[in-house]
Amino acid sequence: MRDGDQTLVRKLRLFADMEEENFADLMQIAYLQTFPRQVQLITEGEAADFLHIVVSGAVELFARSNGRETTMEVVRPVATFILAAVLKDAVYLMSARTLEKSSVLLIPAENIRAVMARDQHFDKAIITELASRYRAVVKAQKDLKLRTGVERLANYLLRQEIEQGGTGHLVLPIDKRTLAGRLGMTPENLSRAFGTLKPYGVAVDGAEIRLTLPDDLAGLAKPNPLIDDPDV
Amino acid sequence: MRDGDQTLVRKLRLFADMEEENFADLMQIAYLQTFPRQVQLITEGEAADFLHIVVSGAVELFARSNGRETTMEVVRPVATFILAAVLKDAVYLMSARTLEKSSVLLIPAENIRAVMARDQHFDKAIITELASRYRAVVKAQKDLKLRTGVERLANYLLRQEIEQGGTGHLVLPIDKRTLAGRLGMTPENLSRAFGTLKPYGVAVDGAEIRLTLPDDLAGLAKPNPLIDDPDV
DNA sequence: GATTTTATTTGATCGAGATCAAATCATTTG
DNA sequence: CAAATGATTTGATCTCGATCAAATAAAATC
Repeated sequence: MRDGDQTLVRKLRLFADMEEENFADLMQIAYLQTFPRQVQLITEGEAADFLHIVVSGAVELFARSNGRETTMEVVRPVATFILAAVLKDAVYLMSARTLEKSSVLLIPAENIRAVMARDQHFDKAIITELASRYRAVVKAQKDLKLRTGVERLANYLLRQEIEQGGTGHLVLPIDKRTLAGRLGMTPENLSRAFGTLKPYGVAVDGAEIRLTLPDDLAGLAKPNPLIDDPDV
Repeated sequence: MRDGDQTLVRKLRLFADMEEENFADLMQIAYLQTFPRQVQLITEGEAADFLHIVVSGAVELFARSNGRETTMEVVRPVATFILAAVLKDAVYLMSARTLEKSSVLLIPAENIRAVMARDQHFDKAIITELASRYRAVVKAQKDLKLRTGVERLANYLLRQEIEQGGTGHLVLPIDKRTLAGRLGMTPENLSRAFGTLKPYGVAVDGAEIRLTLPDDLAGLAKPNPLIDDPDV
């Protein structure tokens, strides 16, 4: 792994306060793998052997039941996923696949648990991380249960616009098929939802979106910090 | 608080391994309050001042946005709620109200955090608890996104039947209005969903349910341990 | 026990979103 | 560059679940 990547990983809340020696240990054991797009990394139901950290690219977490499949979350660098399964020594509840060429750092679950046993800073960091993740899922569930598809899309666009600098312009970071799954709708309906938002100043050109009437859009979306603010 | 209640609280995973002194400290400071039904205990958006523990009765966690409201979870004794908000010193993401006469143990957030700082066993217990809660929400989200309303009801009934002893008979632990919210549907549709399940051996008499064709019901429900098993 | 009040059920209708089918547009590959 | 593959959009239709309205049943209150 390049030093630059290691620095990025070290900056994660989860590792930032860890004792240097323990971090070095983990990095010693961990290995970085690069995968092409559309490679399935983990499968729900299997034992959680490794903590995964997306270092570059993007990973989709998804789940299946009956014949159906749904996107649960898209993880972008630098972030961990399936931490809870590793900590509980349980099976994965979600599968994961790369959305694009991605490099993923793999740390054996047993080593994570070993460091946990001796590094209190790590425990605190895990608590913070888990609490944040928990709240993120609760927000996602509120988004899903309290809003229509069009409203979810409108709020998603507003969040992205802020994240990308608040210039009234944004680029969709994932293809529309995946975005549809992420927003809990079909690609066809996502396409129609964009159509519905046109009168609210949403101009779509491929992955490029321009928000020309942000106030109108916000009037429809009614953003709520208890759902949309990632820092709350 | 009666000693019996204290023993029950002590048995919670969260407190079981805590050092005796720290537990005694918390119980010293904590106070038990009894509320009639339909009392709102906390409101989303307010600062998380207390960790709540349902000692008796039942508490509904719900959320609002726009004009809509949805049930997120029903908490039954003995269990904590809004742990993540307390740990992050953040605002509540959900509101809570009693569903029936309930007693709730309140522990000031600052004391929780103080014990955390000095009791490593508590840290471990918090990690386990948070990881479990996280996985519970993920399962709830899979339930919601991968199943129709009728399927969610069918699986709910099968889970309850097991929980209540596997005798082919169960009593709904909450009224149908709340159950509908819990299952992500309206009371009207819950009523119709029960009708749909009649041919699958679901006999309803008020809150009493008899499952006379469990295999048929399971055939429709297609239970999935990665959604329905609370221990996975 | 009669009267309210609240919960549940039933019927009719509406709307959001899914599905199926097909066209169009983009990207990749030979 | 042309063929082929995959993504996105559009149209038509269908299904699930929401909503509105009203009836019925059950509980709580006087």
